[in-house]
Amino acid sequence: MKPQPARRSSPGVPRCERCTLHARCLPLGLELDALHSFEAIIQVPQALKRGQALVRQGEPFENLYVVRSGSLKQSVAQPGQRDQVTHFYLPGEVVGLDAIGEAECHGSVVALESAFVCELPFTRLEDLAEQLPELRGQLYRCMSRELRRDQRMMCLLSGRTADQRLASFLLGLSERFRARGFSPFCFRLSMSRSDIANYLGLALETVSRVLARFQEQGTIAVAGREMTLLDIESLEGLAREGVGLRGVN
Amino acid sequence: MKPQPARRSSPGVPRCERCTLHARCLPLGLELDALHSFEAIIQVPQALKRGQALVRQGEPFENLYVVRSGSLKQSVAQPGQRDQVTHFYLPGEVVGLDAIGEAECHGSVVALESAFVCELPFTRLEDLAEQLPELRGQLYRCMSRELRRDQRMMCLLSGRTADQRLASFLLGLSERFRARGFSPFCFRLSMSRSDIANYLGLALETVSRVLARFQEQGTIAVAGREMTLLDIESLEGLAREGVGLRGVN
DNA sequence: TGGTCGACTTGATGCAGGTCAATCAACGTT
DNA sequence: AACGTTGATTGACCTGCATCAAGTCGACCA
Repeated sequence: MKPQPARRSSPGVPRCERCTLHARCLPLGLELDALHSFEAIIQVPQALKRGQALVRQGEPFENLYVVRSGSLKQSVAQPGQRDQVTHFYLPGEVVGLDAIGEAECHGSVVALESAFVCELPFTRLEDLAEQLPELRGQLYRCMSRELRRDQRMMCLLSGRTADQRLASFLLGLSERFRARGFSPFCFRLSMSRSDIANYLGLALETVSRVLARFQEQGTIAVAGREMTLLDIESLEGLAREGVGLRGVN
Repeated sequence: MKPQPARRSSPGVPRCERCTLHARCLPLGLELDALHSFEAIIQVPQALKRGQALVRQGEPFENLYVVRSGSLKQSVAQPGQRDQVTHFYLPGEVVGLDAIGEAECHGSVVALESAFVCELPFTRLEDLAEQLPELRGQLYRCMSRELRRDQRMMCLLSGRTADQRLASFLLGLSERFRARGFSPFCFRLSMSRSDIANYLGLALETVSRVLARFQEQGTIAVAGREMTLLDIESLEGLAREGVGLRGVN
């Protein structure tokens, strides 16, 4: 696996400037010197195999991670309940923001496929942020963006139909792929039906059925984990669809 | 800015040291000088009447607010959908974290009853945070706490029964009241059934029915908006209750 | 004193989607 | 080739809760 010699020597430590995610990653907007200081605190990237855990719930919180390639899921285990999948992380997204200021990681994060992540020791990041207002801003922005994402998710889970949830989910993925330069129409689902179901608060059979229905309506074409969005328009219609729970007050 | 001259006069500008929320508020852990600098950026507290809006969705984002007394709700309006209540804010909680880094406020916040809030212009807060690591830390911590809270909410909305949602909701409120020095057993719901229903992703009739059932089981006593938790144990049992959606994989 | 409004409760009904169960396809593994 | 395993699909059934609808209880006003 790679030539990867010493510890943090050259081949491993990434040059952010060259990274394809440059435009969507944490150090976005940093000056050149700042960028170099930033690069200096990045640990050698970790390679993860499918199913391998990046962080385990309850471990002491020490690092943030940025996904370079591949994808991961976060899930939290609650007392007597089944686990809940809370996030899927795609390249450029930051893992661990929800543990800042806590002693321990509050969810487990595992790779859904082979993945690389950049490791950022949080204390060093914090020190650096002390000197770099831009970096601070980026951190705030990331967290606040995640807050908004979670709220959108809450809206989704709160009284949307299975169709709406799936449609939104697919559109959301599509959008994220587009933003990263991949095709927004045709992609591979790295997560299982069961992960999707859990994430969306549905039974996995329902996910299967709804996808099948979408398919026979000609909205999507799905074969296993290969997904093609044929008719974005109508997907958006499905996602909106003002039925749901009774009106206002 | 010590003896506090002109600007917007004395009675308003709060002394954090004397504030009863001191121990749970943003400036927690600041040194005395730091605290004074912090106080200096607080605008004169706003008084809100029931139903009055503190921020409106889409307005330019400029301030964070800390609730001093009373309570508020945040709701976001989406395209063709009914509004979704995303938060209830109690004294000591910070309004607006989810808009940081955005141009506009992404939800409306209105008072559920007479309320006071401290206004913190965000740019000044940011400048101050540049010099006060403690304050920075507090900001991070607040945001990250909110992230965790949202995630807990997502878990709640994702495949918990109406009973579990209500039970968790009541316990959550109870906990927050306790933390603020109020009775955790007996409190007034400042929000309507419809707000609760919307927040929990239920129909308001369901809320009504479940509360009635809890009452006849002797778990709570509820009369209009006066709520008494009679049997916390059994509420916790209800909140846990491992039924829900099918198990793991 | 009655009228109207808003917040809440209660009853009856139907359906979306959860649950149980069987089957199948794609893999390794031996 | 036979086997187990894991993920996905599909069918049949049943229940929790949304929905529709009516009724109650104040509070406020004329």
